[in-house]
Parts: sequence; structure tokens; C-alpha cells
Amino acid sequence: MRNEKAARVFLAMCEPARLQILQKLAKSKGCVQEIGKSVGRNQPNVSQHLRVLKDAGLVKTKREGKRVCYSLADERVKMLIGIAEAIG
Amino acid sequence: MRNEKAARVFLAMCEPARLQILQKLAKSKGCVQEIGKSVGRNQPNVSQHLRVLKDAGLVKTKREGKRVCYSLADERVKMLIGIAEAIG
DNA sequence: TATTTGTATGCGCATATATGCATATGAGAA
DNA sequence: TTCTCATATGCATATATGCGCATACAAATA
Repeated sequence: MRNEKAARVFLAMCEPARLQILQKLAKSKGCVQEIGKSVGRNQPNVSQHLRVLKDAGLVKTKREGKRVCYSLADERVKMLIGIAEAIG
Repeated sequence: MRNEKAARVFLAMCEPARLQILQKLAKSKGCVQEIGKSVGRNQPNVSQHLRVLKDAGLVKTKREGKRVCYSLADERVKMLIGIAEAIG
């Protein structure tokens, strides 16, 4: 169902922690550690949130040696955040 | 915090039931009963969801005699749904 | 006032979600 | 291989959420 998929996108973005991560990635991509420092959360926590974001198709990954670089999967993610901020 | 408000918008939209209600309202406004019939849910349930949507600034209300007419508070709500569907 | 209709709220339960911790997996270096 | 570093996963627990039901509130009418 189309509804379900859209809901999953919003579900991924409804958590302040994940929204914070997305906003960080909107500025610059980075690995799990860096993201963790940026948003003030521990590594497993960030990793779990990133998984949710990835499953929802909001971020993509790229291995770089030992690290995994995360970045926004779609420019439209920025649009969603921008509109939500404008409404709220 | 700006983040919090945006998160509340997404939190309101992440529930399939509420998304369904928003989509119904995108087509035509209506009172609680009508919305309930449209989405196949009972009155208290719809009423609770509408409250969440209203608190998030996604719908507005207008008393019409005994009834309360709900409609989208902002055209941008449609945009959010459209983008989320496109990403998901 | 009492009654009817429409809407909102409070409560209890079942389920879902986030979090921290410990630990497993993956990748490169010695 | 063994040793780190970086990331992912499993588990237990606390919190949050949605749901149905009963009921309270609001508005119009008799």
C-alpha cells in the first residue's frame, strides 16, 4: 500500500534524534562516530537510528575503509524537513 | 526548538490512520462522523487522531452547529504526503 | 429544564519503540 | 593469524502509543 510506505518515511523522521541526524547529514555526510559526536549520542544508538533511516530510504551508505559513510539518499529529504519546519 | 516542531509534524503523520484521515481531508473536508465512516474507524478514535493532527498544526476546525468541520490547515500538507509517497 | 445529537476526554490494556549495555561482525594493520 | 578500530546487533527494561470502551462536554431543540 502506498499509504504504508509514506507512513514509514514519516515514522523514520518523527524521532527528534533521527531528525537531528538527518539535519546533520543535510549539512555534511559523515561516519557513525562523527554523527554521534555531532548529535551527542553513543555509537550503538546512532547506528540503530541510521538503520531505521536507511530502511526508510532516507540515507545511503558507502564503505570507506573501516568506516561507513552516511549521506542523504534523496534531496527531497531536505524538502520534507523544510516544509515541516515551516508548518510547525 | 525548531527541531521539536518539525518532529511533531512528522509524528502526527507517521500513523497510517492519521495519514488516511489527512488524505481524506485533502479530497474534501468533513465532520468527525463523516471522516470516521470514510476511514472505517469509530468516533472516539477519529477524534483522538484529529486532536494530534490539530496540535501539530495540520488541520483546522470550524464549528457548524452541532458539528465540527475539519479541513487541512495548510496546502503544504499535501506536498508532504506527495513527497513521502515519492520517496517511499 | 430535559433530550437529542455530535464531539471530546479519561481509563486500562496490549503493543511498540527508544535506550543502554554487552557483544558480535567487518575491515585493515602488524 | 592476531590485534585494533569501526560498525552492527541482541537483549532487557522503561516509556510511549494506539485502541476500545465508557463517559463527560457542547450545542441545538422541544
